Amino acid sequence: MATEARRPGRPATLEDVARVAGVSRATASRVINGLPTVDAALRRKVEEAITATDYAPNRAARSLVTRRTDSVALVVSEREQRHLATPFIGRMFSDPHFGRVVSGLLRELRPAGLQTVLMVADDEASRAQVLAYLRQGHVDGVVLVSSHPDDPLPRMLAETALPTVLAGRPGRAAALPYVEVDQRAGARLAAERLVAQGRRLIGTVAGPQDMPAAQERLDGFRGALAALGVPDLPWAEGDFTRAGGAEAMRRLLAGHPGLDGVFVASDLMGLGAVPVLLRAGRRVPQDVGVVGFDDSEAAEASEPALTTVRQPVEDMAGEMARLLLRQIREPGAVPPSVVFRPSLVVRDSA
Amino acid sequence: MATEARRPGRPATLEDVARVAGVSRATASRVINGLPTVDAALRRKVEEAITATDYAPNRAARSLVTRRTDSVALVVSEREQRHLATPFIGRMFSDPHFGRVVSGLLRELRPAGLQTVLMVADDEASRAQVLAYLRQGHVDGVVLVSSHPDDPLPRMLAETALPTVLAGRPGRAAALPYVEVDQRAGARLAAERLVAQGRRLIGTVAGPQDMPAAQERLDGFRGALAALGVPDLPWAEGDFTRAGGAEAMRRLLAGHPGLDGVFVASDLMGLGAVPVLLRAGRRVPQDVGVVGFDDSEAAEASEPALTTVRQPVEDMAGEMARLLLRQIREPGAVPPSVVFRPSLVVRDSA
DNA sequence: CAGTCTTTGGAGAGCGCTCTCTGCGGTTCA
DNA sequence: TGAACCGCAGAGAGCGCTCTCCAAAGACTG
Repeated sequence: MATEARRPGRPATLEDVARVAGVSRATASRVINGLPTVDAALRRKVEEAITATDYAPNRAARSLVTRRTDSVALVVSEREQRHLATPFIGRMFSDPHFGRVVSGLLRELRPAGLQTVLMVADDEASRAQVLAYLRQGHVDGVVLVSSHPDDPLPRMLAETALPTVLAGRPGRAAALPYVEVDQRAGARLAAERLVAQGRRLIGTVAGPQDMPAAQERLDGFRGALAALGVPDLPWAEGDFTRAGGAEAMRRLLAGHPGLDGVFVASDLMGLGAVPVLLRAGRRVPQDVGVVGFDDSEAAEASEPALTTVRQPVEDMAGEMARLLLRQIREPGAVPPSVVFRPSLVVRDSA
Repeated sequence: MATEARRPGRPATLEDVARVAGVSRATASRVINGLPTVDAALRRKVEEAITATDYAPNRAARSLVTRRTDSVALVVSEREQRHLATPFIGRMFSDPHFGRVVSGLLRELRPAGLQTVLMVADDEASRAQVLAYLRQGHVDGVVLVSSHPDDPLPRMLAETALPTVLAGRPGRAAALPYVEVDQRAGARLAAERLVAQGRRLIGTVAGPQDMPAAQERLDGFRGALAALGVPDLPWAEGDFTRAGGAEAMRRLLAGHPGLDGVFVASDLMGLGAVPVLLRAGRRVPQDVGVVGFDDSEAAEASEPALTTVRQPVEDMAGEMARLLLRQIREPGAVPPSVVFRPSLVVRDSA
């Protein structure tokens, strides 16, 4: 009935909805926010008016009064990389692992009506900027993905009392919940596999030993071997890149030409390590068995395909989202961290 | 002098700044927004007050009156994937290419003070939801990354008149600027390389022929070969995945066992194609030369490493950001699309 | 039937900001 | 000397929403 529904060119406001429905703004607001104290007939009228006017709430206005924003920040924290020739944002973005995290997060956040804002902290200035933004209350919560163990952000975020969840245990302890996979258990799976195949001189291409996850993988692997009665484990450190894996494998092989098994602490490093073995005349898996970690694309891309320890990345990211939602809904509550159980994916390399 | 600076627990407001500086709210606002009509002395006072109170503008309040949001949406549009066992958000996120796009975008958007909101449209419902969100004016602009040629989103976005930039030419024409690489020129580089090496029976592992980019690569390659006097080009279609590349390579090789060169329309497919050749007893590059496309991680991961056509993904993403900024700053202006020139990266496979 | 309680709807303040309008003091020009 | 103008600062409206407070109307009790 064209009650002069709304001004031209602008989206409908709550005022418009109320006028069309013939109620007050307050009542329209109640309907929109699902408050129970509205008569059924009026509720229907308002709902029709909403459809008629194609109304959607203005988030800025709502946010101004509720101090909620219905959005969370996904903060990617990387070590400064000034020295690199390419001045682009660090390697995490080009890591498929990151994409899987995003995917798992969105899957939970989207149905909850939360938008995800992407932020990067890769030097002192950007860290300060990100922190200022977060402190100012522009988001309801933070998911922090940090790639370096000496990152000060976890502690700084803990001080802000903003709901926060970390991807992986932080390098320096912080009073924030995190989600990770049981690294030691994963390493144990790898050890058991290699030993069950009768291998006895087993090496490790470990990750950077300043990262907790890398430490635990190495430590867990050695512990498991010892428990299985296989002593004296040689290892070499890589940097979680393909090239680094190849380099570490070369060193390992040079020192222990007779090895018949290798645990590589990431599939990407495995992608570098396997060709080194092949070029040195070792057949995989006949002469040397290789077990990776992550179950990433790289594991399937490897030739032969890597037997590997799987971490359920998307599920873990989903859990992070749920932990964050809980903190947002129950302010003050700090849910416990969650540790996922890894599994072994058997392919061709061991 | 502790002028009762601000209420406890809440961030400082413009009011607080004005009070501390001893000016009106309007003047403080002028300083913050860089208007020139402020006396230097007052300006300094206000700036000191800003530092003293640790003030940062409330975006919601600002956005409410300016109708700007200082944020843009990065919309990822994927074909519905209900049939997949894993109910997770599609493959684009786990594609390193996507990460490089994000990296290039943020590099431009961050200094411009724009936040980036990540959104996914992967079925009818989410598409409607995303569109409603965008229409409601929650962002100042949109970067659309679409993976399927029959995507209706470009046209729908064009109708909203919201500043928009597309990653790659849309399947169905739309009046929106896009950024892409000159696919034909890239294919020509590949053709020239293979022919220069004396290869004469050259096949193509093409991409999905319903995608414009894939069509143009195939078309450009055949055209270039024809121009070089190398006729009769066999080709097989893959789906831009590693497995698809392997499968297409098998078919190609079965039909043309004597081929001595292959143009693979993406590095990822190359990663699948090369092992097929090797297992069939062909040496790469001695017996068969292989040229890929993209210069992605996969090219380096391949064994031997792929000679490939490089597209400057990060630079292209940066250009997208700049085109978007221009539209935001000059409403109504629709800048022309930008086509980048590819280059050839010579490695070991050809 | 008066008095009390419960449900429901409306009025209106106020979130923090921008921006137009107004006004003041000083300069320039006829 | 008066008018016109300019640079600069303040007053105040209003962006769209939520939410508290209050009033009206009905339901129930003594």
